[in-house]
Amino acid sequence: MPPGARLAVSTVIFALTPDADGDLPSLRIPLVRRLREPDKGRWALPGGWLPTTEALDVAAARTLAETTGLTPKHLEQLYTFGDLDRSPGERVVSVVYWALVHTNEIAHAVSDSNVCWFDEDSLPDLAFDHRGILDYALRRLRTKLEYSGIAHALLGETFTIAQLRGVHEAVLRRRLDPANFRRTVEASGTLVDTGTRLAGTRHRPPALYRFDDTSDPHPAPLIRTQTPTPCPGSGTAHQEQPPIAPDELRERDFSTTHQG
Amino acid sequence: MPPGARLAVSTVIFALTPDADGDLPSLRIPLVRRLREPDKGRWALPGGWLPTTEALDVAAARTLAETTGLTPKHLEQLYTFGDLDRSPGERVVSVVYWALVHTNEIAHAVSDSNVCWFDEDSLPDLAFDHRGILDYALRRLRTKLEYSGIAHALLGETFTIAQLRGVHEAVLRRRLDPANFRRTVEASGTLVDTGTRLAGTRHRPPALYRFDDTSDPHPAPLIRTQTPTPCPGSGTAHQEQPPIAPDELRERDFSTTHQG
DNA sequence: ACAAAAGTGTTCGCCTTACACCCATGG
DNA sequence: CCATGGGTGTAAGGCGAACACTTTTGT
Repeated sequence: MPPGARLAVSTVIFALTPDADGDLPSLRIPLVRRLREPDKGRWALPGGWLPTTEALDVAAARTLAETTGLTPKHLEQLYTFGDLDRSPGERVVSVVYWALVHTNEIAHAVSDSNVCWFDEDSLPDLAFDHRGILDYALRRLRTKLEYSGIAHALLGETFTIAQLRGVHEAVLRRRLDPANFRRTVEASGTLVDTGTRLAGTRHRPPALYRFDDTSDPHPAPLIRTQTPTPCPGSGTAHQEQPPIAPDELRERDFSTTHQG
Repeated sequence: MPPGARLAVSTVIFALTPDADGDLPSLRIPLVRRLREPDKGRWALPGGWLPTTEALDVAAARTLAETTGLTPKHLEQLYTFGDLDRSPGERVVSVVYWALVHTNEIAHAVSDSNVCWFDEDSLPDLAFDHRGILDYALRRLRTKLEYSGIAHALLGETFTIAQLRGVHEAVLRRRLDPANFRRTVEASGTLVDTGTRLAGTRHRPPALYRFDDTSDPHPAPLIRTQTPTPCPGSGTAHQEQPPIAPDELRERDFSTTHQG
């Protein structure tokens, strides 16, 4: 029973451009430069090897904090990539997460010649298959934004509805009707009016809202255990049993691979 | 750099009850009995350790074929479970897939005292955290059925619209309007009329359809590579770089874990 | 007073849902 | 010719897109 492959954890991090005062924000992704072979010198997703005594999500949060200095507001498993030819010479399986960080968090981020923020549409050449992974994460972000209230995770604690709309417009890359957007998010019941208003605008001051996190519409699965049961109708045959491996759990996704 | 954890691959397999002639079919899941410690004697998801030279989905298909004798029509990554306390004594990370098999495939399945089919709502006690995983897979199956044409993967090559509706009704556990269901699936453009009809019914013979697999609405991500780029604006700091791991790709999902 | 964005009201059209009805075959 | 499910037609209701309109601030 060989270990099979080395296990790594990587994260695709999304943040917004520190808003250019009036202009629409855009998505930015921090990447780190590889200091070793293989693919030394190229840009890659932050990550690292999985320690024996660390949960997957914890490892993702730790490695991204170590490399970029960020603590994400939202962290979610993306997919596990395990093809044979991903890394030259060695078999590596990567459990990839994606994360959203607050705009004001970006200030605390590591600034370094080896850590760099790239705009969504001016990405450099990436190491390994990281470009495909990043594109996939972008698809997921866009898909999830349309049915889930995660946009707030890219803003600060409080925000205006217009700012929230700006996030949606930036991520979805299309204009949204202010009136309809307002009604939609108000109807979702996930926003709480703080009572305060944002001053300093050169027009009517907008209300500031806070996100209501007391209602997750996409709950994590629960674990439970019971007591053994016999096999109801059993035939007779021989069957060599490979070792069965245990599993864990987290949240919700979709992925497809056809196989005849 | 330790291996971190042992890597396993497991699969949640779904099939339909060989239809009870008129009655609504129901979901069945094959489980295997564990022949070793830990959790020896309990029922578990089919699976095995990941070999060094095998892709994840290939390993999933192989292990489920070896244990159950089945070749799934649909195979898709579910989630990767990697908590610390999943398996007593050893750290195991499991990449879990879920699969759909044709009704007629079930006949070829292994019949054994150690391989047993369980109805969706009469499941036994499961080993490790497999019960939570199974419930999660069920949630995903139900969610995906509503926006994706995967129901046919539980039937044979050809099927009537009523049979297809039966699958939806069984999985979603609610009645569907025959007229509206017909129009919906016909409008989706994924069905091809075979010209033949199903005989032997005690009423009007229904048309037999085939699934049109030439249009996947949920494409797999693509990989591409380019050429290096410099870091636009770079500050100055020191940064210890953990090894960055490469990643792979497949299809689409959603999962959530919050982290302050 | 004017500009500009916040916020409200209302209409239009589509799409889903519900259900009435005809069609074709076995008994 | 009747029962049964296959298959078609159609009207009602809900919901989102589009857009006119009012409100509130800064300059």
